[in-house]
Amino acid sequence: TKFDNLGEQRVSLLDNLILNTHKAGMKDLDAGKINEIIQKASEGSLFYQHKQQAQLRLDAKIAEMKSAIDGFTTDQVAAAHKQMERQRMVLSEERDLSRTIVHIDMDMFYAAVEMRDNPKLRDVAMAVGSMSMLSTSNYAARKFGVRAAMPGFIALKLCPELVLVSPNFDKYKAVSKIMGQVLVRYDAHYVMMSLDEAYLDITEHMAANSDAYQHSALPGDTLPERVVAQIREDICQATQLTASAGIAANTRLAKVCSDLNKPDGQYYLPANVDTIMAFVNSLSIRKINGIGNVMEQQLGALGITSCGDVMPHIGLISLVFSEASSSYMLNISLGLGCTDVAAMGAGDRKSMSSETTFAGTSSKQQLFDILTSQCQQLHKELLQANIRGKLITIKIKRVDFVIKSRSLSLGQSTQELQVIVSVSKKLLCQEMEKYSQDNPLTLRLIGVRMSSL
DNA sequence: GCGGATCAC
DNA sequence: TATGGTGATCCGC
Repeated sequence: TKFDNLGEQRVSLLDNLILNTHKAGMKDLDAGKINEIIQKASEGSLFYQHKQQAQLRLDAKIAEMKSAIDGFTTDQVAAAHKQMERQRMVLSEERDLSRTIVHIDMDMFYAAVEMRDNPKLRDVAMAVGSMSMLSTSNYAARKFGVRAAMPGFIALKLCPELVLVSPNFDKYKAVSKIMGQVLVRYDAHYVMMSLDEAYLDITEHMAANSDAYQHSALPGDTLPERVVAQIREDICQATQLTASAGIAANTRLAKVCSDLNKPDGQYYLPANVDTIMAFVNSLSIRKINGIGNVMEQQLGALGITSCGDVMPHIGLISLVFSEASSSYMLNISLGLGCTDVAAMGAGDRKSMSSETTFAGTSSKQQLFDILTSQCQQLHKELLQANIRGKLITIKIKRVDFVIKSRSLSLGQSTQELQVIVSVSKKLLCQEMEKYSQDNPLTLRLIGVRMSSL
């Protein structure tokens, strides 16, 4: 509309004004500017409306939580606090500082691979993904606020010269495999958490090879630092890509540390209780794996933003959250984490699924076709992995972004296409029946999952 | 056991 | 024009 165009015009004038105040060559946007552009591109969309609804529900939940807190007596809180203090003592005494755990994280992985293989991409702002969704971006693009998990069309508003590259997963898998070939030399039980992240335990490697690192020219004053510098060097030699690393006494801390000197850097947190506690106390809880946007807001409402804030509030936490969550928070506040890398990769798969997003439609025929094709995809992968399952679940996302799932448990496990298709169709039909011709079920995503494998 | 929510990557 | 796909876990009911 005309108004929209005027809006765009205004933004771009303001934009130039801000740019002119910067030094020549400085084109990056400030946070407020970035938010304004994202806001403008989002507001009014069904996606944004759904997100706002979710935020309202969360706000209500937090308000409820606060009023529950007002209902607790100081005696109740004090008693809960004492109880948690006892658990803390037990956990604290079990602390294991004997292992040296490393978390390796490739820098802007997909983007780095594309830049490596195409020199034209090296000096420009670029991102890997599509107009709908970005997987990652390079640092030139990040200056403009272009980030992973951002839709490409919004990224282009932030950075009009952004180059979008489609992902080449086969290539990334090949690089990941090479990365594994390096890591296995340092720990035969290393575990890949994704294509670009891995944990390893270098305790044994250090014990067996300490002499070899004694006079090495590698950077780093300590043995762990030298070993990890060597690992990153090996990865760089093998892949032409840089990696960052964290070194600590457990996986939780190693993961946090790998983020501190990114890109192409490493951080060593010595295995010493005082050092660890000082580190953890000033650490933002949001940096901890498992604390996301929602938990951050809930904890924020209790006045908790750093891991050091946890213990003083642990009584309240135990009264407000589940036992599992309270125990988890206790572990976080102590800087405890998994010290058995091999155990992290040990578990069997628990589900397999296939889902896809498409232009919203309420045509039964179209929806059935999409569902059938997802069933075929799932069936194919079940065959490949030689897996059967008893529980079939369909997942649907309406055009208003509301997600629902419906499942049916079978008498016996199966991998047959016929069964998967008929069951999932039945589940979808049952859902369609809840809607009228006037207001039909209109979807933007359909998925099928097999579990109870 | 089911469905919704949350989280990581 | 346009906001992903896969897998895991937890919680309330």
